[in-house]
Amino acid sequence: MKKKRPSLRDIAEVLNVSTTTVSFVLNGKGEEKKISKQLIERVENYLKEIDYKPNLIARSLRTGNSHIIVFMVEDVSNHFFSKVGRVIEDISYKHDYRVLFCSTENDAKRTREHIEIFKERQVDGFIIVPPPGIKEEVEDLKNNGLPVVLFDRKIEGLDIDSVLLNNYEGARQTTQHLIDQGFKKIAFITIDLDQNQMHDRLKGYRQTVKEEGLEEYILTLPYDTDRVAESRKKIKDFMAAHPELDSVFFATNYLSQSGLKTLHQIDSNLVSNLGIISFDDSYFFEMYAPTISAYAQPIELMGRELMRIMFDRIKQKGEASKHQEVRLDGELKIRESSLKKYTRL
Amino acid sequence: MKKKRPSLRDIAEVLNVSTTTVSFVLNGKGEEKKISKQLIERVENYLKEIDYKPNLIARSLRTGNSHIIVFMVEDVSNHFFSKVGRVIEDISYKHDYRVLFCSTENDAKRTREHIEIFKERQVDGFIIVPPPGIKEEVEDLKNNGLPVVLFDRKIEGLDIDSVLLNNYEGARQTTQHLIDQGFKKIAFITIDLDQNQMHDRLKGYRQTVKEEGLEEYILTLPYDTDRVAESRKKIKDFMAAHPELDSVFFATNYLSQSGLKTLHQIDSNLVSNLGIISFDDSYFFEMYAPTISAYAQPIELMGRELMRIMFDRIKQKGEASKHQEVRLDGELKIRESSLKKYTRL
DNA sequence: TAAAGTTACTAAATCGTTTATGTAAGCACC
DNA sequence: GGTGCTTACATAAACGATTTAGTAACTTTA
Repeated sequence: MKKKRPSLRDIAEVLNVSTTTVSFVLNGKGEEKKISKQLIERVENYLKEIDYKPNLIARSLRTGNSHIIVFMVEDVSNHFFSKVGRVIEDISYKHDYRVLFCSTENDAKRTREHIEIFKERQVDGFIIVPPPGIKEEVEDLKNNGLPVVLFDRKIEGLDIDSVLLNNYEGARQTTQHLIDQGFKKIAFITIDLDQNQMHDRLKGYRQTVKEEGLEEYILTLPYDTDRVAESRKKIKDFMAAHPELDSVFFATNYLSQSGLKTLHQIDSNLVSNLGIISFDDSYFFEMYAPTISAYAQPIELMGRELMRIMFDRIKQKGEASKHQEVRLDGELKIRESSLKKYTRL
Repeated sequence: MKKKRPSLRDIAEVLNVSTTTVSFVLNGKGEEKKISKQLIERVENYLKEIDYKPNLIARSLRTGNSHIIVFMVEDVSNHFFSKVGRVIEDISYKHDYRVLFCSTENDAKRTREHIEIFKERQVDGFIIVPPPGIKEEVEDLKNNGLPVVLFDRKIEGLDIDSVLLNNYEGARQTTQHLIDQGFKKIAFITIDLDQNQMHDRLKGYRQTVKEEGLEEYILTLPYDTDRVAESRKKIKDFMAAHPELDSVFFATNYLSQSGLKTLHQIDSNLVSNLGIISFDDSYFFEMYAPTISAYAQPIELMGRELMRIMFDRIKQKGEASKHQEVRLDGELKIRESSLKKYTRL
C-alpha cells in the first residue's frame, strides 16, 4: 500500500545512466553539462512519464537551503498581518518557496526560541515584525548571512533591510483630511507603546495641527489588551473633559474598534456626530454604520516589496551589501465617518 | 563570519567517542542502549555547553518525517481559520512540531498542487478544510499512510477523521433562541454552496420553525464574493417582499457582515429593529452597535481535538484503524441584537 | 574452562540528493 | 605520435543525522 517514491538512483538504474546525469537533466543543467540532446530527451521523457518529484529534504540537506522563508508577526490571526501573509504566500509559491507563519506575541523570549528553531530547520530567510528586545538575535542572523527583512517596525540602531509605512506622512495626511473637512478640535488617541511607528504617527498629528494653528488633544491608553476596562474609562473621562472635541483620530485600528464601541456606549449618537478616522484600515470599517474612514496600509505593495528584497538577498547569498529601507505610503480611504457633511452636528 | 554549526561528527571527535554514542545520548536513549552513566553525563554536559542544535533536515532525511504538519484552509486570513490556526500552532510547538499554513481558495486544482508539494517535503500530517473535488487526493494521502484530519467540512462518501461543528444542533439552538425571545417571522439567509455544513444549518432552521408552527423564510445568495451587488439587491428585494419579518438568521458570519451593511442601507433603523443573529462569531460583532448575537464555534476545542487526533495518527504510523468523526457543539453568544427587549419595534 | 551472555561501546550503511573529480573516446595540433 | 582540448558521460564523496550490525572485554553458567 505504502509505495516508496522512486529516487534518482532508481531512475538512473532503469535508464541505465548515472544519477549525475539524471540530476543534471532534472535541474535543467543538461546542456551546460554537455549531456547529449538525445539523452536529455530520454531522461526528461521518463521523468515526465513517472511524474517524478524529487525529495526536497534530501536536496535541502545537500544544498543547505530549504526554500522556506518564515514570516514572524505579532499574531498570525491579526487581520493586517494575515493579509500581508497571503500576499507573501502567493509570491513565494510562484518562486517555489514556502512560507512558515508564526506568532511572536510581541514577546522577545518566544521570538528568540522561534528564531533558534528556524535556524535548525535551515530556513532561507526571515521576515520579522520585531518585538522589543531582539536586536541582538536579529543582528546575529544578519551576520550569519541569513536574509532578514524587518516589517512594520524598525529596530533602533540596527542597519537592516526593512519595509515600513511612512507613518509620519500618513498621520499628516490623515490629520489634514480632518482639517480640510472642517474639523477643528481633533483628538488623537494612541497607545502607550514605545515604538517608532507610534511616535511617528504622533509627530505627524502634532506637526499638522500646529501648522494649522489648532490645539492638540492627546490621549494615551495602556497597550495591554487586558486593561480594556481601564481604557474605556479613560476614553470616557477624556471625552467628558473635552466636550468641545469634534473629531477623533485613532492611531491604530484595534484602538478604533474598541474605541468605537466605547463612544457608542457613552452616547449612541456620538459616533455619527463626531468625525472619526482610523490609522490602519479594517474589513470591519466597511460594515460599520456609519462606515469608518481610515488610512490604509498598502498591503499588496508591502508584500511585494518584502519579497523583492528577500529574493535580492537570497540571490546575494549572504554577501554583505548596503541595506535598504523602504518607506511606503498608504492611502486614505475616505468613508462616511470623516465627512463633515455626513455628521449631524 | 559565517561559522558552521558543529555536527554530531565534530562533537564525537572532540569527545573521542563515536557519533552513535552522541546520537543515543542526544535522543535520550543512553540508558536503553547501555551507555555508561559517566559517559552519558560527559556527552550531555558537552552538548549543553556548546548549546548543540541538531540539523533537523538531516534528521528528517534519515527518519522520513519532518515534524511539520500543514493546515490547509480556504483562506489563512479568514478570522475563524486563523484563530484555529493559532491554537494548532501553539499545541504543535509544545510537541516540537511546526505548522505550515496555506490557502486553498476553495479551489481543487490549487489544493492538489499544494498537497503534491507538501508530500515532497515529507510533511507528517495534513489538516484540511476540503474544497469540493479533492476526494481522490485525500483518499490517496490516507492510503499512503499519511495522517489526514478534515476540518469544518466532510467529504461525502469518504470515511476519514474529521472535526466538525454540530451544525444541525447549532442552527436549532440559534433558531430556538430567536423564538424564545418572541420573534415569530424569522428569515434564514444562506449561500448557494453545496456543502454539508450549509445543508445541516438549513435543516436545523427548518425543523425548528416547523416544530414551532412558524413559517419559514429562506433566501439563498450566490457564493461568489464578487457578486456582492447582486446579493445586496436580493436582500433588499427579499426584505421588501416580506415586510412582516421581525428577525434574520445569517447562516455564516461573512454573510452577516455584508448583510448588516445592506440592512443599514435599506433603513438605518432596521438593524436595531430586527432581531439579528449570526452563525459563526466574529470579532466585529462585539464592536457593532448594537452588538450582534452569534452562535460561536468552539475554536479552542476544535484546535485541541484536531491535534489530538493528529497525534494519535502520527503515533500509529499509518496503521489503519477506525476513523473518528468528532462533532462539536458551539455556544450561543447572546448580545443585544437578538434580545426582544432591546429592539425598538 | 569453554560456551554463552552481557556490557559498553564503534564502524559503517543509509536516507536522496548535488557536485567535484575522474575517465574514455574522439579530435586537433605542431 | 605525444600533448592537449573537447565531449559525454560515470564514480564517488559529500550533507548530518539515525540505526543495524558488529566487536572487544567481562561476567555468568554448566
